[in-house]
Amino acid sequence: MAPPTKRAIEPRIPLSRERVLLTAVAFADESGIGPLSMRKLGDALGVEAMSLYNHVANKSELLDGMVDLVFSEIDLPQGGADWKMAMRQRAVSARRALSRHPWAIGLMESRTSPGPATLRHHDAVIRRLREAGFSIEMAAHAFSVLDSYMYGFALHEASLPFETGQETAELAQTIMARFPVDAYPHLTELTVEHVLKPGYDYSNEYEFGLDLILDGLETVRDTT
Amino acid sequence: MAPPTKRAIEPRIPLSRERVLLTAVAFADESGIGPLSMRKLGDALGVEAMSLYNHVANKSELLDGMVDLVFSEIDLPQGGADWKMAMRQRAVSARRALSRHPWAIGLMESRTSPGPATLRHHDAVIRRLREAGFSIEMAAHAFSVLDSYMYGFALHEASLPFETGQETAELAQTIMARFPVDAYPHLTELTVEHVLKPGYDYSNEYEFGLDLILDGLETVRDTT
DNA sequence: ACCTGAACACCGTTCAAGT
DNA sequence: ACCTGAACACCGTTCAAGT
Repeated sequence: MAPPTKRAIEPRIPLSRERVLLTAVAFADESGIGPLSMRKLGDALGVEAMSLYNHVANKSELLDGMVDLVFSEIDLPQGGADWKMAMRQRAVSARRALSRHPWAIGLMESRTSPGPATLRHHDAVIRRLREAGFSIEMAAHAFSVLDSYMYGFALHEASLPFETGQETAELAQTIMARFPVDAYPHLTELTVEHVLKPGYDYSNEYEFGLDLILDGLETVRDTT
Repeated sequence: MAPPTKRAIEPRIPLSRERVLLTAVAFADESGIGPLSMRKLGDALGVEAMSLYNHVANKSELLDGMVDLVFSEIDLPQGGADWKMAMRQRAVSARRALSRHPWAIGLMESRTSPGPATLRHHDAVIRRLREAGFSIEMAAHAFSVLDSYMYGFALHEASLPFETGQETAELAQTIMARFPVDAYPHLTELTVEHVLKPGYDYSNEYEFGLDLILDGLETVRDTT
């Protein structure tokens, strides 16, 4: 029953590595990384799964490319006077990119082959720190603590996916309901007295920690 | 050719949820989380894959149980005078547990159903912070920044798996060889002048960031 | 109560064959 | 040069059948 002239009617855009990667990222954003298979990605591109192997070596290289695409969305630190502001902006941009593509965080653990966008980003961060007067050693420290915090927060955020206060309350209920009341009194207190209060927004935690680290780096910058 | 009396000779230990989880963790430590399948886990236990479903509901619940087992290996913060020391010790213990079981980090992103060991650990951390004079709000801040840093560092460490200086050098060579010389001058400088120097140990970065955050928390503890 | 065999609807990847 | 069909060795999970 399928129209045999489909191909002629709908002249297909030729496949390319870029189109494969962009479609894979869109698929993972929509459905998660688990359901992403070579066959379904082929479907999404109107092609058989096997055709993909003309543009990526295998699934592992596909995942590497997807992660690098996410990195390319993160703003590079700006040049200019205030290094803390520059670091702050790229950290905020990184968090935004990682919450648009939460599957990328879990992938980073197993990826050991950074792409060009990833390396360019790292290079720009180190450059900006050196310009701001950090020694090589201190730049390495600063880079490590900032990146660990950024990724760790994104990881945390992805695993506690409450978009709204309503969802937060429901999730907390579901988790707590599986255990005796007051089995975890301090966790319960913090949840009830703080997290579930109307004004609470988990995003604010990000800024708190970020500023704490940046202030700490400033005071420690000239000690080595 | 298989001896038909095998079963009689080797009386099998009965399966249990605990034995399933412990074997799954050992398997993932050895071979990674990717190769862990219900069939291979069955093999490792001398049982058909389908028998596992009598002890865990499905693979997702198996993974939840594995993550909770890793949490149970992390030391709870000690009571007593020095809250910074208590937080420091549990952070060091957490990093050790996560580097024994690097697959656990990537798993946390997708797990939204914390187990009893996870909740007990979180409860103990919040309790210790409250005892040290942190307000509920400040305890939430402190918890967030410390945990983000810990997980983020572990994530970083898992994705840059250099056990020895030799391996570090080789990995750096391999990565850099794929790109033009001096495409990333500042990254290259930091790598050559610092990371590849004999005395370098990435572990030291952990302590630097940890102490920076703990000192920051101390100065900020009484502001709210 | 627990374990199994067969079956179903999936995977990643290869390879020879098509255009 | 790029795409495909068939095949191989895998997956998670169900279900009726065994003990």
